[in-house]
Amino acid sequence: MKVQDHQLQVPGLRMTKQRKEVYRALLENQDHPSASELHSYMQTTDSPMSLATVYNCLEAFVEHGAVKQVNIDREPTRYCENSVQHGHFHDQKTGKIHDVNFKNGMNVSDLLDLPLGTEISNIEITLKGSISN
Amino acid sequence: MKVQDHQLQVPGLRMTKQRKEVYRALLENQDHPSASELHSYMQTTDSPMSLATVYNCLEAFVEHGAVKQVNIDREPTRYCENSVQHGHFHDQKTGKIHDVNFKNGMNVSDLLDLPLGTEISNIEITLKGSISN
DNA sequence: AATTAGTTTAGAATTATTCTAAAAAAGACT
DNA sequence: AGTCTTTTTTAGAATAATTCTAAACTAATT
Repeated sequence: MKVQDHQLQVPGLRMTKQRKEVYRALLENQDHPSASELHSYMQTTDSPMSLATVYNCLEAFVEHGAVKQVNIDREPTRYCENSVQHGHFHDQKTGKIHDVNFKNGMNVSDLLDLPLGTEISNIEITLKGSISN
Repeated sequence: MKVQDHQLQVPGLRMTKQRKEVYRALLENQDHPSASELHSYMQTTDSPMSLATVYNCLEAFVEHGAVKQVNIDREPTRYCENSVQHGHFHDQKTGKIHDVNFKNGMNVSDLLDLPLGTEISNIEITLKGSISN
């Protein structure tokens, strides 16, 4: 999947060459990469960059809400593009991570007994298991 | 809260002195401690033990389903007793972690569009935010 | 062009966790 | 109790993801 240059925008964030290319990599290969996987990948493009920069870019994206971190146990943090609210399913057989969307109109507060006055700024839902068939 | 010795059991797991005391610490101080917090605490009891042992005990409990890990970003993993299915709310003002129970009769599959045939073995729900009032 | 502020970089530092191999404890069996 | 076997505990070393540092670079601004 190709992403046009003008789509590589994160509101409120100056898009440097490196940020653009990291963001492109995330949009084009929707694969929940870790920082170091992303770094290896960047080395194969014509924007090789340091690992620290990959971390810097990702941090900036996360701060601006454009990217979401996926933490599974103590494994390296994985990153994914975050336009739609979603959770993750970690298939233990294949190791693959699948996005799982919220059911239409559903909300965490429908599932959980939240204390009164709770204001949620971030939701992380990670399921582990397998797909039988 | 005091826990009787005979309650310090995890089905299928040999309860050594150290495992008993770590388990007791988790039951008596329901505080989502990290391994090293737990270790510091153990040093104040009459069962001081090594950090490696704390990790070993916790790993055994998690494997046997008696204890749940709570991962918040890249912070040290926290541990909590796991008799009832629940999620966690991380109050960003106070840094405290609160348990949040599932609403009666509700289930993750009510919230999320899971692929057909999905078998869930572990659910981790972590919310971040604040409580306004 | 000079100045300023923000970004990238290589490499060092940090730190939670895991590993290692030896000592200790627990359990089983006479 | 004494021996054998298996499991657990331990201190310390090793690992690895991430963050930090300070210098070099880039971009925006006067």
